Amino acid sequence: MRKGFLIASSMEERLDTTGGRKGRITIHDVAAAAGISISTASKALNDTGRMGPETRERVKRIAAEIGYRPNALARGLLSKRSFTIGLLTNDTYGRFTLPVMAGISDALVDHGVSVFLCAIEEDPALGQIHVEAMLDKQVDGIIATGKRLDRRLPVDLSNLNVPVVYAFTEGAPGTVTFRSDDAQGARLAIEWLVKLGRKRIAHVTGPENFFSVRERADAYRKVAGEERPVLFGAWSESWGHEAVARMWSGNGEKPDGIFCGNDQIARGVIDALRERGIRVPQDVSVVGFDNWEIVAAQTRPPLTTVDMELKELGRQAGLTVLALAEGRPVEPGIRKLPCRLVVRQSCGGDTLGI
Amino acid sequence: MRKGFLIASSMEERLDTTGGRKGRITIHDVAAAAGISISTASKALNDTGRMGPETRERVKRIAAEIGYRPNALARGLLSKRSFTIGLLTNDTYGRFTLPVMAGISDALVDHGVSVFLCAIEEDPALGQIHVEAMLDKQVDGIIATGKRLDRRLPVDLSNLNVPVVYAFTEGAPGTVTFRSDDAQGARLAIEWLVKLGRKRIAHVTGPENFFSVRERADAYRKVAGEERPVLFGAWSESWGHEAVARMWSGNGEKPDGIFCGNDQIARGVIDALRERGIRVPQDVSVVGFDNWEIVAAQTRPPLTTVDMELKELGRQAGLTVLALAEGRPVEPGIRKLPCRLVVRQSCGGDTLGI
DNA sequence: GATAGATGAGAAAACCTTTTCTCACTTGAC
DNA sequence: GTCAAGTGAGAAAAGGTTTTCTCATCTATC
Repeated sequence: MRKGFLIASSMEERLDTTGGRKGRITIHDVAAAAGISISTASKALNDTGRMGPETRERVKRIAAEIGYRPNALARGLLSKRSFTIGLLTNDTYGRFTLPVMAGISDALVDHGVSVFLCAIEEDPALGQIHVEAMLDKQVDGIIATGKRLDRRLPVDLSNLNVPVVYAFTEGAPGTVTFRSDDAQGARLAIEWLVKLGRKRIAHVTGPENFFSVRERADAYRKVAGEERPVLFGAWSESWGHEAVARMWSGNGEKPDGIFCGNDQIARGVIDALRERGIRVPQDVSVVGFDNWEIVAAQTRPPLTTVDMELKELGRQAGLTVLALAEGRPVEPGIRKLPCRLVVRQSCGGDTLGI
Repeated sequence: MRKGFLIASSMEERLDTTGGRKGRITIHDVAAAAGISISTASKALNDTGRMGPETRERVKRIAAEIGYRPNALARGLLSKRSFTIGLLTNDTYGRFTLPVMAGISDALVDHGVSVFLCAIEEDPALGQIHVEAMLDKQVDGIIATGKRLDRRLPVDLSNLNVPVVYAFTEGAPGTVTFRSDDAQGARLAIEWLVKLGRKRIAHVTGPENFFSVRERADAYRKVAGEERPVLFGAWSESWGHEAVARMWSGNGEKPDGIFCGNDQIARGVIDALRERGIRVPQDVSVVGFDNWEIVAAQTRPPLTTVDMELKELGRQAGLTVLALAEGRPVEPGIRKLPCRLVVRQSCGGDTLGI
């Protein structure tokens, strides 16, 4: 190998980039440059202790000039706070985790807190490794998140001596859990269909063993009528196709509004309706669930759907774990966050002036 | 607020969970329990220094018994290694970042390295904040990743005095950059179509100002013939529809094989063909690009497509940044990783015994 | 002009590890 | 019986920061 073409991040190499300095700039350098002791420098920079205002300003100015940044490791060692939290997830596809993550990061970046992302799949051993690595690194707290409200992560987070907050996954009793209000979200969808004048509303949704499926179905029956049909199936487009085939094959009444359990099913339903020459939204209105942009926006017509506000959920989870880390009291329990209806064109109504 | 229902992670509260201990278990506790000095304890646990093998074993056993885990902050302060790296991305949707992330984490978790995920959108100020936060936390290295090969992240990573590796985004000269070999991927697709006996192959792809679009188009022309048509457009399903409409509207020859620039376009193309009564794969074979499971697998028929092996790309990027962090020499330059053809049913061939 | 109080700033300990240096003791050889 | 070499283990420093405690100086009061 030609030596000239190698990168090495050895100390000799770094000398060039840092202008001859040996390592990082420490508070010792600040103190030396200002001609004071390190304790005074520290107090000046942290706005603590007693000292003349002109000294304080001068130290701050010098610190800024030479580009001093405190070493978070040293600080954390003393303060027992690392300004770091861990995000544990089993949602490898990221459809639910990413918005949650974005919200957490968004809420915490101003507080100087960084986030470790740990994807643990369904592997308890991997989960254990990640949890231990995080604890070794003295995380101030952990947020556990998943892809399903009624499942736990395959890892034990009790007795951890750092605070744990659950987001979009089932939490342990006595802890804080954030989840979407699926019943309210379902009502939002149904009431929208009703408001648009739809009378024969059907519900095509996912597997009945999902908690959120049952909760949405219950809310649907309460608003649309207990006798209305609910079709349970898979979370897939092809189930949407099949459900339409089933509803339109018999002699029974044909729905004029369909509330779907997620956007993929809705997409399948809409495609199937079009293939049968049924117009959406003129003949039938369709509502989805999830507001998964990539599906909802590319559907023809674009999908009116329920957004679970996962980013907001992440934001609140982040602020809560921060509060716990700082010792502020937090009431345990399940917090249901309201969903929001995103109106596009699959129901009509956007052009009806409603 | 009812006091009994509050969570507080105060010290008093923690006492219960940790069995009366004041804080974390430190090496002092190990030394005390073993009746030795902390230096001996340290040397025993790290397999360094001189001591009797029975002492070493005894210390290890006691440490395990009382659940000692070394404080990574203290260790990092001394060793100047935090066993932490930062992942910077502007791909908020996560389609490209998540597989890369999974690969990085996968490669590094065995080495005890954790990953900070920093989503910076296109905001330079946010990027700067995240970079500074990471540097304060003494990350051993940074991996920059994006959603486009020919764009840089909106943040300056030169002169950082920690190693930087680029993955799926344009890197600075003199650094290591990992990217997919799009030309090879395109050849894989075209050659597969040719092998299946397709003679009139078209290429429907994304915007021409994307580097990877041009690279794939060039490779396509080299294999399929310089005169073959290339249709540039958007990265969307609707462009797939439109492209089919355009090709089938005129009197010109109709393709019997279509190589699409991504899976969404392919999905649009297939849907459009079906709407025209053209059978896939019997009449026309379609290949996609990206192997985006959620699209590729739900397409009817399921999509044969090119996988960029982003997880492997992430793995290599992770190992490389680790090597640099440890001072091992690494040759700079662009590393193109080969793509892989994933055969499903949209081309035929899987049932032709090829 | 002496003393109490206020004010500015530094010394040192603490956080938890790792590493180097030193010391005491044992063993073998002469 | 002395000396060299080898062996086991502890003391202390280092890493960068914050915090508490102490000290010295200055101002105001009687």
